[in-house]
Amino acid sequence: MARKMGSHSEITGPRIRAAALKLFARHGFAAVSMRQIAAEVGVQAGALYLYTPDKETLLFDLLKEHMDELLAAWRAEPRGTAPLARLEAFVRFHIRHNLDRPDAVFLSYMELRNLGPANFAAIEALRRDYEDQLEAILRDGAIAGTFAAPDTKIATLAIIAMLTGVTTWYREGGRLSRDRVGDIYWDMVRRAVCA
Amino acid sequence: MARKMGSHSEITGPRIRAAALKLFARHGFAAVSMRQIAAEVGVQAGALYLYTPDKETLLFDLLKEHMDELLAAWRAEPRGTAPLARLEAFVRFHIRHNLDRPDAVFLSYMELRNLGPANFAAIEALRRDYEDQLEAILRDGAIAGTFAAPDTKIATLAIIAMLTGVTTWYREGGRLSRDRVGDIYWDMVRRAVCA
DNA sequence: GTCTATAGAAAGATAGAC
DNA sequence: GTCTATCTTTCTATAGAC
Repeated sequence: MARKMGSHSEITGPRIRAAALKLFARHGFAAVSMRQIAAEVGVQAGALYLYTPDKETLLFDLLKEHMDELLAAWRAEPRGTAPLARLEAFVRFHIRHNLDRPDAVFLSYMELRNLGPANFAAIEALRRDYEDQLEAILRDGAIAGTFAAPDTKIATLAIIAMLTGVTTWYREGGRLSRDRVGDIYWDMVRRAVCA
Repeated sequence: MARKMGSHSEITGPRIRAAALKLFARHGFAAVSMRQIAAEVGVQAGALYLYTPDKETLLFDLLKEHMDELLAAWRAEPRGTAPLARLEAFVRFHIRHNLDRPDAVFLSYMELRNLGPANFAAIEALRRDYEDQLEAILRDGAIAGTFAAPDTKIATLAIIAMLTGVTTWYREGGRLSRDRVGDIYWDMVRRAVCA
Protein backbone atom coordinates (compact mmCIF):
# COMPACT_ATOMS: atom_id res chain seq x y z
CA MET A 1 0.00 0.00 0.00
CA ALA A 2 2.60 2.50 1.12
CA ARG A 3 0.40 5.39 2.07
CA LYS A 4 2.23 8.43 0.97
CA MET A 5 0.39 11.63 1.24
CA GLY A 6 -2.03 13.72 3.05
CA SER A 7 -2.40 16.54 5.47
CA HIS A 8 -5.92 15.28 6.19
CA SER A 9 -5.65 15.66 9.87
CA GLU A 10 -7.38 17.40 12.55
CA ILE A 11 -8.54 13.84 13.12
CA THR A 12 -5.19 12.09 13.31
CA GLY A 13 -4.77 13.05 16.97
CA PRO A 14 -8.02 11.37 18.07
CA ARG A 15 -7.31 8.38 15.86
CA ILE A 16 -3.93 7.91 17.49
CA ARG A 17 -5.53 8.00 20.92
CA ALA A 18 -8.21 5.54 19.88
CA ALA A 19 -5.64 3.14 18.44
CA ALA A 20 -3.42 3.43 21.51
CA LEU A 21 -6.37 2.80 23.82
CA LYS A 22 -7.37 -0.32 21.95
CA LEU A 23 -3.86 -1.74 21.70
CA PHE A 24 -2.83 -0.89 25.27
CA ALA A 25 -5.98 -2.53 26.60
CA ARG A 26 -5.49 -5.61 24.46
CA HIS A 27 -1.77 -6.25 24.91
CA GLY A 28 -0.60 -4.02 27.73
CA PHE A 29 1.21 -0.71 27.61
CA ALA A 30 4.75 -2.07 27.66
CA ALA A 31 4.01 -4.72 25.06
CA VAL A 32 2.77 -2.23 22.47
CA SER A 33 5.28 -0.33 20.35
CA MET A 34 4.87 3.08 18.85
CA ARG A 35 5.24 1.39 15.46
CA GLN A 36 2.19 -0.78 16.15
CA ILE A 37 0.13 2.24 17.08
CA ALA A 38 1.27 4.07 13.96
CA ALA A 39 0.46 1.05 11.80
CA GLU A 40 -3.04 0.85 13.28
CA VAL A 41 -3.63 4.48 12.41
CA GLY A 42 -1.96 4.21 9.02
CA VAL A 43 0.92 6.63 9.55
CA GLN A 44 4.62 6.23 10.19
CA ALA A 45 6.01 6.01 13.71
CA GLY A 46 7.67 9.39 13.55
CA ALA A 47 4.36 11.13 12.89
CA LEU A 48 3.06 10.15 16.36
CA TYR A 49 5.47 12.59 17.94
CA LEU A 50 3.58 15.46 16.42
CA TYR A 51 0.75 14.59 18.80
CA THR A 52 2.46 13.39 21.96
CA PRO A 53 5.87 14.17 23.46
CA ASP A 54 6.40 10.52 24.42
CA LYS A 55 4.72 7.19 25.00
CA GLU A 56 4.01 7.64 28.69
CA THR A 57 2.24 10.94 28.10
CA LEU A 58 0.05 9.20 25.56
CA LEU A 59 -1.00 6.72 28.26
CA PHE A 60 -1.45 9.44 30.84
CA ASP A 61 -3.71 11.47 28.54
CA LEU A 62 -5.92 8.43 27.97
CA LEU A 63 -6.26 7.75 31.68
CA LYS A 64 -6.81 11.38 32.56
CA GLU A 65 -9.47 11.79 29.93
CA HIS A 66 -11.23 8.65 31.14
CA MET A 67 -11.32 9.76 34.76
CA ASP A 68 -12.41 13.30 33.93
CA GLU A 69 -15.20 11.96 31.79
CA LEU A 70 -16.28 9.49 34.49
CA LEU A 71 -16.49 12.17 37.17
CA ALA A 72 -18.23 14.65 34.89
CA ALA A 73 -20.78 12.04 33.81
CA TRP A 74 -21.55 11.07 37.39
CA ARG A 75 -21.95 14.70 38.43
CA ALA A 76 -24.39 15.16 35.55
CA GLU A 77 -26.33 12.02 36.40
CA PRO A 78 -29.87 12.65 37.60
CA ARG A 79 -30.49 11.25 41.05
CA GLY A 80 -32.62 11.70 44.13
CA THR A 81 -31.57 12.87 47.57
CA ALA A 82 -32.35 9.83 49.70
CA PRO A 83 -29.34 7.54 50.25
CA LEU A 84 -31.14 4.53 48.81
CA ALA A 85 -32.02 6.35 45.59
CA ARG A 86 -28.53 7.77 45.30
CA LEU A 87 -27.00 4.31 45.78
CA GLU A 88 -29.24 2.81 43.11
CA ALA A 89 -28.30 5.63 40.74
CA PHE A 90 -24.62 5.02 41.41
CA VAL A 91 -24.83 1.27 40.81
CA ARG A 92 -26.71 1.61 37.55
CA PHE A 93 -24.55 4.53 36.40
CA HIS A 94 -21.28 2.73 37.09
CA ILE A 95 -22.28 -0.38 35.18
CA ARG A 96 -23.71 1.51 32.23
CA HIS A 97 -20.87 3.99 31.95
CA ASN A 98 -18.12 1.38 32.23
CA LEU A 99 -19.76 -1.04 29.81
CA ASP A 100 -19.55 1.71 27.19
CA ARG A 101 -15.77 2.00 27.75
CA PRO A 102 -14.35 -1.43 28.54
CA ASP A 103 -10.89 -0.63 27.15
CA ALA A 104 -10.52 2.55 29.18
CA VAL A 105 -11.74 0.79 32.34
CA PHE A 106 -9.24 -1.98 31.82
CA LEU A 107 -6.40 0.51 31.33
CA SER A 108 -7.37 2.50 34.40
CA TYR A 109 -7.04 -0.51 36.64
CA MET A 110 -4.05 -2.18 35.04
CA GLU A 111 -1.63 0.35 33.68
CA LEU A 112 -1.23 2.90 36.45
CA ARG A 113 2.07 1.29 37.28
CA ASN A 114 3.53 2.46 33.98
CA LEU A 115 3.17 6.10 34.97
CA GLY A 116 5.87 8.15 36.63
CA PRO A 117 5.21 9.37 40.20
CA ALA A 118 3.63 12.71 39.29
CA ASN A 119 1.31 11.30 36.64
CA PHE A 120 0.45 8.38 38.92
CA ALA A 121 -0.53 10.70 41.74
CA ALA A 122 -2.76 12.74 39.44
CA ILE A 123 -4.76 9.70 38.32
CA GLU A 124 -4.91 8.24 41.81
CA ALA A 125 -6.40 11.47 43.10
CA LEU A 126 -9.18 11.31 40.51
CA ARG A 127 -9.86 7.67 41.29
CA ARG A 128 -10.07 8.59 44.95
CA ASP A 129 -12.52 11.39 44.14
CA TYR A 130 -14.77 8.88 42.48
CA GLU A 131 -14.60 6.43 45.37
CA ASP A 132 -15.46 9.28 47.71
CA GLN A 133 -18.70 9.82 45.81
CA LEU A 134 -19.86 6.34 46.74
CA GLU A 135 -18.45 6.50 50.24
CA ALA A 136 -20.43 9.67 50.94
CA ILE A 137 -23.63 7.91 49.92
CA LEU A 138 -22.93 4.97 52.21
CA ARG A 139 -21.98 7.25 55.09
CA ASP A 140 -25.13 9.34 54.76
CA GLY A 141 -27.21 6.18 54.60
CA ALA A 142 -25.51 4.73 57.65
CA ILE A 143 -26.24 7.91 59.64
CA ALA A 144 -29.85 7.89 58.47
CA GLY A 145 -30.19 4.23 59.45
CA THR A 146 -30.95 3.13 55.90
CA PHE A 147 -27.76 1.13 55.60
CA ALA A 148 -26.13 -1.28 58.00
CA ALA A 149 -22.85 -2.16 56.32
CA PRO A 150 -20.32 -3.05 59.00
CA ASP A 151 -17.62 -0.81 57.49
CA THR A 152 -18.34 2.06 55.12
CA LYS A 153 -14.88 2.26 53.57
CA ILE A 154 -14.67 -1.46 52.86
CA ALA A 155 -18.21 -1.54 51.53
CA THR A 156 -17.18 1.21 49.11
CA LEU A 157 -14.23 -0.75 47.81
CA ALA A 158 -16.18 -4.01 47.70
CA ILE A 159 -19.04 -2.51 45.72
CA ILE A 160 -16.77 -0.80 43.21
CA ALA A 161 -14.72 -3.98 42.70
CA MET A 162 -17.89 -6.00 42.21
CA LEU A 163 -19.42 -3.55 39.72
CA THR A 164 -16.23 -2.98 37.77
CA GLY A 165 -15.86 -6.73 37.35
CA VAL A 166 -18.82 -6.63 34.97
CA THR A 167 -16.59 -5.27 32.22
CA THR A 168 -14.43 -8.41 32.32
CA TRP A 169 -17.19 -10.82 31.35
CA TYR A 170 -20.10 -8.90 29.78
CA ARG A 171 -20.54 -9.51 26.06
CA GLU A 172 -22.89 -7.49 23.90
CA GLY A 173 -25.63 -9.73 22.54
CA GLY A 174 -25.17 -12.32 25.29
CA ARG A 175 -27.97 -13.80 27.38
CA LEU A 176 -28.47 -10.68 29.51
CA SER A 177 -29.26 -7.11 28.57
CA ARG A 178 -27.46 -4.26 30.27
CA ASP A 179 -30.58 -3.27 32.12
CA ARG A 180 -31.04 -6.80 33.39
CA VAL A 181 -27.43 -6.84 34.58
CA GLY A 182 -28.08 -3.55 36.34
CA ASP A 183 -31.15 -5.06 38.02
CA ILE A 184 -29.22 -8.08 39.25
CA TYR A 185 -26.32 -6.10 40.66
CA TRP A 186 -28.58 -3.54 42.26
CA ASP A 187 -30.47 -6.35 43.97
CA MET A 188 -27.25 -7.77 45.40
CA VAL A 189 -25.82 -4.42 46.45
CA ARG A 190 -29.04 -3.29 48.07
CA ARG A 191 -29.32 -6.42 50.15
CA ALA A 192 -25.63 -6.39 51.04
CA VAL A 193 -25.79 -2.96 52.66
CA CYS A 194 -29.39 -2.28 53.70
CA ALA A 195 -30.42 -2.46 57.34
CA MET B 1 30.66 -6.99 43.87
CA ALA B 2 30.97 -8.91 40.62
CA ARG B 3 29.79 -12.27 41.77
CA LYS B 4 31.96 -14.77 40.05
CA MET B 5 31.61 -18.27 41.22
CA GLY B 6 29.48 -20.96 42.52
CA SER B 7 27.52 -24.01 41.65
CA HIS B 8 25.45 -23.39 44.78
CA SER B 9 22.20 -24.04 43.16
CA GLU B 10 19.40 -26.32 43.56
CA ILE B 11 17.93 -23.09 44.85
CA THR B 12 18.60 -20.83 41.89
CA GLY B 13 15.51 -22.12 40.07
CA PRO B 14 13.11 -21.11 42.87
CA ARG B 15 14.92 -17.83 43.37
CA ILE B 16 14.48 -16.99 39.69
CA ARG B 17 10.77 -17.72 39.93
CA ALA B 18 10.43 -15.63 43.07
CA ALA B 19 12.25 -12.70 41.48
CA ALA B 20 10.20 -12.95 38.29
CA LEU B 21 6.96 -13.08 40.26
CA LYS B 22 7.85 -9.98 42.22
CA LEU B 23 9.03 -7.98 39.21
CA PHE B 24 6.22 -9.04 36.88
CA ALA B 25 3.65 -8.10 39.51
CA ARG B 26 5.29 -4.77 40.18
CA HIS B 27 6.04 -3.57 36.65
CA GLY B 28 4.18 -5.89 34.29
CA PHE B 29 5.46 -8.83 32.28
CA ALA B 30 6.40 -6.93 29.14
CA ALA B 31 8.11 -4.15 31.07
CA VAL B 32 10.51 -6.50 32.85
CA SER B 33 13.65 -7.70 31.06
CA MET B 34 15.44 -10.97 31.57
CA ARG B 35 18.43 -8.90 32.65
CA GLN B 36 16.42 -7.31 35.46
CA ILE B 37 15.33 -10.70 36.72
CA ALA B 38 18.90 -11.96 36.59
CA ALA B 39 20.15 -8.90 38.47
CA GLU B 40 17.53 -9.44 41.20
CA VAL B 41 18.73 -13.01 41.64
CA GLY B 42 22.40 -12.09 41.35
CA VAL B 43 23.29 -14.03 38.21
CA GLN B 44 23.89 -13.10 34.60
CA ALA B 45 21.08 -13.06 32.07
CA GLY B 46 22.31 -16.11 30.20
CA ALA B 47 22.07 -18.26 33.31
CA LEU B 48 18.28 -17.90 33.39
CA TYR B 49 18.01 -20.06 30.30
CA LEU B 50 19.25 -23.06 32.27
CA TYR B 51 15.93 -22.89 34.12
CA THR B 52 13.40 -21.80 31.54
CA PRO B 53 13.29 -22.16 27.76
CA ASP B 54 11.99 -18.62 27.32
CA LYS B 55 10.35 -15.69 29.05
CA GLU B 56 6.76 -16.67 28.35
CA THR B 57 7.25 -20.12 29.83
CA LEU B 58 8.57 -18.49 32.97
CA LEU B 59 5.31 -16.54 33.24
CA PHE B 60 3.21 -19.57 32.43
CA ASP B 61 4.91 -21.67 35.11
CA LEU B 62 4.18 -18.99 37.70
CA LEU B 63 0.51 -18.79 36.76
CA LYS B 64 0.10 -22.55 36.53
CA GLU B 65 1.70 -23.08 39.91
CA HIS B 66 -0.54 -20.43 41.45
CA MET B 67 -3.73 -21.94 40.10
CA ASP B 68 -2.76 -25.49 41.01
CA GLU B 69 -1.95 -24.38 44.51
CA LEU B 70 -5.22 -22.45 44.81
CA LEU B 71 -7.34 -25.40 43.73
CA ALA B 72 -5.41 -27.87 45.89
CA ALA B 73 -5.71 -25.63 48.94
CA TRP B 74 -9.45 -25.19 48.46
CA ARG B 75 -9.97 -28.93 48.06
CA ALA B 76 -8.04 -29.48 51.30
CA GLU B 77 -10.01 -26.79 53.15
CA PRO B 78 -12.22 -28.13 55.92
CA ARG B 79 -15.87 -27.26 55.38
CA GLY B 80 -19.36 -28.37 56.19
CA THR B 81 -21.99 -29.74 53.85
CA ALA B 82 -24.75 -27.14 54.15
CA PRO B 83 -24.60 -24.46 51.42
CA LEU B 84 -24.37 -21.64 53.95
CA ALA B 85 -21.41 -23.22 55.72
CA ARG B 86 -19.70 -23.98 52.42
CA LEU B 87 -20.20 -20.40 51.25
CA GLU B 88 -18.73 -19.01 54.43
CA ALA B 89 -15.76 -21.35 54.11
CA PHE B 90 -15.23 -20.20 50.53
CA VAL B 91 -15.35 -16.50 51.37
CA ARG B 92 -12.91 -16.79 54.25
CA PHE B 93 -10.64 -19.16 52.34
CA HIS B 94 -10.46 -16.94 49.27
CA ILE B 95 -9.53 -13.83 51.24
CA ARG B 96 -6.99 -15.61 53.42
CA HIS B 97 -5.34 -17.53 50.59
CA ASN B 98 -5.11 -14.54 48.26
CA LEU B 99 -3.81 -12.17 50.92
CA ASP B 100 -0.87 -14.54 51.36
CA ARG B 101 -0.03 -14.27 47.63
CA PRO B 102 -0.84 -10.76 46.41
CA ASP B 103 1.76 -10.83 43.63
CA ALA B 104 0.51 -14.11 42.19
CA VAL B 105 -3.10 -12.94 42.37
CA PHE B 106 -2.23 -9.76 40.55
CA LEU B 107 -0.39 -11.67 37.83
CA SER B 108 -3.23 -14.12 37.39
CA TYR B 109 -5.69 -11.38 36.62
CA MET B 110 -3.44 -9.08 34.63
CA GLU B 111 -0.95 -11.02 32.58
CA LEU B 112 -2.97 -13.76 30.93
CA ARG B 113 -2.88 -11.71 27.76
CA ASN B 114 0.87 -12.26 27.46
CA LEU B 115 0.41 -16.01 27.02
CA GLY B 116 0.13 -17.76 23.70
CA PRO B 117 -3.21 -19.45 22.90
CA ALA B 118 -2.35 -22.88 24.30
CA ASN B 119 -0.93 -21.58 27.55
CA PHE B 120 -3.80 -19.12 27.85
CA ALA B 121 -6.37 -21.87 27.49
CA ALA B 122 -4.67 -23.97 30.15
CA ILE B 123 -4.80 -21.20 32.75
CA GLU B 124 -8.32 -20.18 31.79
CA ALA B 125 -9.50 -23.74 32.35
CA LEU B 126 -8.08 -23.74 35.86
CA ARG B 127 -9.63 -20.39 36.63
CA ARG B 128 -12.94 -21.72 35.40
CA ASP B 129 -12.56 -24.78 37.63
CA TYR B 130 -12.20 -22.50 40.59
CA GLU B 131 -15.23 -20.39 39.66
CA ASP B 132 -17.23 -23.59 39.30
CA GLN B 133 -16.48 -24.44 42.91
CA LEU B 134 -18.31 -21.32 44.05
CA GLU B 135 -21.05 -21.64 41.46
CA ALA B 136 -21.85 -25.15 42.69
CA ILE B 137 -22.29 -23.85 46.22
CA LEU B 138 -24.65 -21.10 45.08
CA ARG B 139 -26.62 -23.51 42.90
CA ASP B 140 -27.05 -26.05 45.69
CA GLY B 141 -28.13 -23.28 48.03
CA ALA B 142 -30.61 -21.93 45.50
CA ILE B 143 -32.17 -25.38 45.11
CA ALA B 144 -32.31 -25.82 48.87
CA GLY B 145 -33.93 -22.42 49.24
CA THR B 146 -31.11 -21.04 51.36
CA PHE B 147 -30.06 -18.51 48.75
CA ALA B 148 -32.13 -16.17 46.64
CA ALA B 149 -29.59 -14.58 44.32
CA PRO B 150 -31.36 -13.61 41.12
CA ASP B 151 -28.69 -15.18 38.90
CA THR B 152 -26.26 -17.83 40.10
CA LYS B 153 -23.61 -17.28 37.45
CA ILE B 154 -23.50 -13.52 37.93
CA ALA B 155 -23.48 -13.87 41.69
CA THR B 156 -20.45 -16.13 41.30
CA LEU B 157 -18.56 -13.57 39.26
CA ALA B 158 -19.66 -10.70 41.47
CA ILE B 159 -18.54 -12.40 44.66
CA ILE B 160 -15.16 -13.41 43.28
CA ALA B 161 -14.51 -9.91 41.93
CA MET B 162 -15.48 -8.40 45.27
CA LEU B 163 -13.30 -10.77 47.30
CA THR B 164 -10.30 -10.58 45.00
CA GLY B 165 -10.40 -6.81 45.23
CA VAL B 166 -9.19 -7.11 48.82
CA THR B 167 -5.66 -7.77 47.60
CA THR B 168 -5.55 -4.36 45.91
CA TRP B 169 -5.97 -2.34 49.10
CA TYR B 170 -5.19 -4.52 52.13
CA ARG B 171 -2.00 -3.59 53.95
CA GLU B 172 -0.48 -5.69 56.68
CA GLY B 173 -0.52 -3.80 59.96
CA GLY B 174 -3.35 -1.51 58.83
CA ARG B 175 -6.48 -0.73 60.83
CA LEU B 176 -8.12 -4.12 60.17
CA SER B 177 -6.91 -7.65 60.85
CA ARG B 178 -7.39 -10.32 58.22
CA ASP B 179 -10.01 -12.03 60.34
CA ARG B 180 -11.92 -8.80 60.70
CA VAL B 181 -11.81 -8.29 56.92
CA GLY B 182 -13.12 -11.82 56.52
CA ASP B 183 -15.97 -11.04 58.93
CA ILE B 184 -16.95 -7.90 57.05
CA TYR B 185 -16.95 -9.51 53.62
CA TRP B 186 -18.77 -12.58 54.87
CA ASP B 187 -21.45 -10.34 56.31
CA MET B 188 -21.92 -8.57 52.97
CA VAL B 189 -21.84 -11.73 50.88
CA ARG B 190 -24.26 -13.56 53.15
CA ARG B 191 -26.79 -10.76 53.01
CA ALA B 192 -26.37 -10.30 49.28
CA VAL B 193 -27.35 -13.87 48.45
CA CYS B 194 -29.42 -15.26 51.33
CA ALA B 195 -33.17 -15.68 50.99
C1' DG C 1 1.68 16.88 8.43
C1' DT C 2 3.75 12.92 6.93
C1' DC C 3 7.43 10.60 5.00
C1' DT C 4 12.18 8.05 4.93
C1' DA C 5 16.13 7.11 7.35
C1' DT C 6 18.68 6.43 11.25
C1' DA C 7 20.91 7.22 15.78
C1' DG C 8 21.45 5.02 20.08
C1' DA C 9 19.90 2.00 23.51
C1' DA C 10 18.10 -2.21 24.99
C1' DA C 11 15.76 -6.38 24.29
C1' DG C 12 15.58 -12.01 23.94
C1' DA C 13 18.30 -15.62 23.25
C1' DT C 14 22.73 -18.39 22.19
C1' DA C 15 27.85 -19.91 22.12
C1' DG C 16 31.74 -21.23 24.29
C1' DA C 17 35.26 -20.55 28.08
C1' DC C 18 35.93 -22.03 32.74
C1' DG D 1 26.19 -23.87 36.75
C1' DT D 2 27.67 -19.48 35.73
C1' DC D 3 30.18 -16.11 33.18
C1' DT D 4 31.52 -13.09 29.24
C1' DA D 5 30.61 -11.88 24.81
C1' DT D 6 27.78 -11.36 21.06
C1' DC D 7 24.15 -12.11 17.34
C1' DT D 8 19.98 -10.35 15.82
C1' DT D 9 16.00 -7.88 16.41
C1' DT D 10 13.36 -4.32 18.04
C1' DC D 11 12.57 -0.31 20.45
C1' DT D 12 11.92 5.09 21.41
C1' DA D 13 12.86 9.16 19.61
C1' DT D 14 14.89 12.53 16.31
C1' DA D 15 16.47 14.78 11.76
C1' DG D 16 15.58 16.39 7.50
C1' DA D 17 13.32 15.86 2.76
C1' DC D 18 8.96 16.95 0.60
